Amino acid sequence: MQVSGRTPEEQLEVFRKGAAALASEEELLAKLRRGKPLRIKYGCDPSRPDLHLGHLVVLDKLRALQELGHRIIFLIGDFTGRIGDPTGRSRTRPILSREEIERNAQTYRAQVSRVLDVGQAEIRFNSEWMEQLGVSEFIGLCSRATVARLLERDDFRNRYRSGVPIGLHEFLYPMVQAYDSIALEADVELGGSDQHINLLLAREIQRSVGQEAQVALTLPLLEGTDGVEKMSKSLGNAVGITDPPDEIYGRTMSIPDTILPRWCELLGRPEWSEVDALRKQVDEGRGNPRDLKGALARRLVERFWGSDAANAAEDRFDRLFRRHEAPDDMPEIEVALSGGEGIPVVDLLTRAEFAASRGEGKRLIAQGGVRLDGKPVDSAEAQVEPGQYVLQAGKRRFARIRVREPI
RNA sequence: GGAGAGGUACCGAAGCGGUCAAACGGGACAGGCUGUAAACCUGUUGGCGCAAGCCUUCGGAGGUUCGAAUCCUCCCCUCUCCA
Repeated sequence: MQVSGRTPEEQLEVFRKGAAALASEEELLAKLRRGKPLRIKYGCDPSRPDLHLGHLVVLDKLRALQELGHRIIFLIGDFTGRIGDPTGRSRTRPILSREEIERNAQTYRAQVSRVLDVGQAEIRFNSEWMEQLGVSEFIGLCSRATVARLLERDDFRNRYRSGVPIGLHEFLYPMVQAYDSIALEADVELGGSDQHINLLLAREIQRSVGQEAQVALTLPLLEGTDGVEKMSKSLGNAVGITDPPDEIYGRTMSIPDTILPRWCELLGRPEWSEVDALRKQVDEGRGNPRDLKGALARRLVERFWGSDAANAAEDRFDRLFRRHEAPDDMPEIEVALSGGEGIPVVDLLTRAEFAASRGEGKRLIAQGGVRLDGKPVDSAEAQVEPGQYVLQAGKRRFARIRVREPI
């Protein structure tokens, strides 16, 4: 396989564009000059197969590198996944069975294929070599790293300082990761900037066993919809690439204006000229950030669902949130009267799952957040007779309710 | 192994015998405003009940007391220092 006609220097530019760190350019250039496709490793966590926009930053880079003719290797950390990770931030990380990992890997593959050519990529599992590795050999490998070095990682350092427990196995994971690079003979490894230390550590370990060090390429971490924390499913600030169009559109619209430039920077694509134009206007203080946000949201939906879906998502959003009108499609719920002359509105709220308990439903009503056919419900004791109604809770939850006569 | 500090609601964190369904902050939800599900302001935030009230909750299990998140015993878990 031949690498595309680009010169090593031109290729370097592709690697470098938008990167948070690249260690080191000289080594990368040397590798590129050999003219052979590079083996580019990217590690994935099999316990979280749902990809979000934060992953997209890295995946887009992988795609660009793949288009240069390099070999992308997805490493699924099934071995690590089976050990589990009961401490620290990811305390809910489950211990996965073989079947679950296999299933997650499939999900993962399907999602990745929306961004790049999976057929051209290599998918590997680290149990392949980790299960062969003996304890003595692994401990020997560990002797090549130091605790101080591991503590350089932000996450560890902060937890150590603030007294949050760090499991010993968490210290071992970077070593496993390093060994993965050795086993795969990785030329380059990609990751988010939180992975920087790990990728550098792998370089040292590779060298210590006489292997050429991988180039460590990290990309900025995208902040989530809260505008502060990095995007992560467990923080609830993520926009998934398989989320429904309305979700992608709406969640994007909810990001604070302050990180809008950042999102444009990290998620934007050259062909999104109208986004660039609006961004320029906003930068100059002329445009309305709302419009820029809308344009970006539209493009993101379009990217994963096509332009029809993007139009529909935009329409729905404008209708619901700008003009405060009811959507034309809403869940339908049928309720049978159980006797008596009517059914309390509070019960409709719980039936529609707009309130988790009757108490919550009453609070909603008391706050003026409940409407029936557009008219505010003013009493917690309000009842409804058989018929059809549109029930609304808050600004955006709607349901069509059909109350039937008792049988 | 020794010494000390802790484990509280979705999260962080106060409370240290009754007035505690538990301050405060974040999150979430609702209302207002708006340029938007942004920002800002206001409110709500265990369950059942129209209500009075009842039930469940402060790491776990027992105990003391009219009464326990608060006191005692044992257990589990975490952190810090020393070895």
